[in-house]
Amino acid sequence: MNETHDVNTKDALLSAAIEVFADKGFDAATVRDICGRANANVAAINYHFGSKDALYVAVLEEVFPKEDRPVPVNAPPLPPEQRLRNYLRDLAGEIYERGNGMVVQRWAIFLREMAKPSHNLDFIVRRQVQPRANELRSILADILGPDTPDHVLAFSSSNIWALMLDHLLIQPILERLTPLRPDIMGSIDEFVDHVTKFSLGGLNAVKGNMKG
Amino acid sequence: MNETHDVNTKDALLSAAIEVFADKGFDAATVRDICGRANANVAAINYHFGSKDALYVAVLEEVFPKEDRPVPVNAPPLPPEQRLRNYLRDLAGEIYERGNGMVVQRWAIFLREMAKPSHNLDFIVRRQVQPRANELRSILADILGPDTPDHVLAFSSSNIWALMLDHLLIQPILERLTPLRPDIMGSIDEFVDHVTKFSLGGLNAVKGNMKG
DNA sequence: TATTATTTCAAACAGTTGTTTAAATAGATC
DNA sequence: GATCTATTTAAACAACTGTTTGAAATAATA
Repeated sequence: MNETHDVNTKDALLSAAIEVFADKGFDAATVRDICGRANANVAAINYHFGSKDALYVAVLEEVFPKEDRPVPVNAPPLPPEQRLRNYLRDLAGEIYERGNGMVVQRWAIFLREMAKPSHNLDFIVRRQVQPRANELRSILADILGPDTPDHVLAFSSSNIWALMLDHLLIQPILERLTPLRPDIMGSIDEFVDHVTKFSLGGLNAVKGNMKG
Repeated sequence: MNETHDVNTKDALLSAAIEVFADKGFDAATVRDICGRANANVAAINYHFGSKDALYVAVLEEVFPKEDRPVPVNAPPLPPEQRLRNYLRDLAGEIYERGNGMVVQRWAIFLREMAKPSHNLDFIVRRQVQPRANELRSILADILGPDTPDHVLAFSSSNIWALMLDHLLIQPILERLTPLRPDIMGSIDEFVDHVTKFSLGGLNAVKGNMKG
């Protein structure tokens, strides 16, 4: 079976910690659970990382890597509507697509930090949200025009983010509202298509409002 | 000073519990903290409620009362666009308006349960979300027309909910993105106006898509 | 007032938490 | 093989958790 070719204990701890933190949240996660899954001693975390908090920081560093955004092929030569569609397609794929490495855990941790912000949320925002938010803002600025009031831009920007995070957040509720609802994951394209249309329609309505 | 005119210990515990549960979440809240704020003994919770879990249930019962929705004055004689605006105005007022009793704590608890669902989320959904979701769904059905595919209706419905819950969820992130952002609470009308326009525009775009 | 029932209280309980300790083991270097 | 460093281990630690206990204090009833 070639089981666990005597892998580094530190790495095993990190992997286990990612799982447990994403699954239970920081507070509910116990060092004994993590060490158990890593086949390590209870003292292993404090030896290799110093503390549970430091381990969490290491997990965040791993889950939200530094240079995440690739080269910007989605650049201004393209029409802004097309760029918005690409942007949403990328984001949706990352959030909802299966088999994306530790992406599922990434967004689980992200959601937890949003609901109960700790001082670590600063780090996550800087690593994960900031660059994406800037890109979206520039796209929206192109769509809405140069003389768009700042608060309209801000509202619209977070509106579209909300549309994307929608299912991530509302899923447990939808399950309880209409239990037999079809799974979004099976039709991400349909979801992206819907959100893109909805967003462009909304943006145009807001744009028209400004002129009037 | 006429301090705490010897109020019922049970009531004091309930009030304190609402605060603490909303502030810290169920797990992080401690019975000693709650009893301390209520000027009661540590054993008071177990005497008056039976357990910490039972106290939490009592809190939910208090925070999400049974007959919350008033008489439906927002009925079909009105044009659906107007009904949508009224609906959003009501919802926004309840979520974001200050001085609304324990509404702030209500949504804090709601948010926590969404991020980390417990078996109590069923109760909250039944009490708080279900009737509102039904009302929105009927409004959207009128706007989008009778031959709207079910999944489009479902998507749109949760889209609009996402737009409303937006600031509730994203607030800690926005604070870290652009720290000097003006507070939404000061201009709820503006926010509602924006969301209404954005929603109607989005709905029309989705509607147009169906025909094409 | 005497006798109940209800409520409060300090103390202790058993369990879990993250962390520390000191000894045992393994690996490397000479 | 001996010496030194790095790692692992079982056990214990102190602090905290929700809960229980049994005796006081209070209120209600007769």
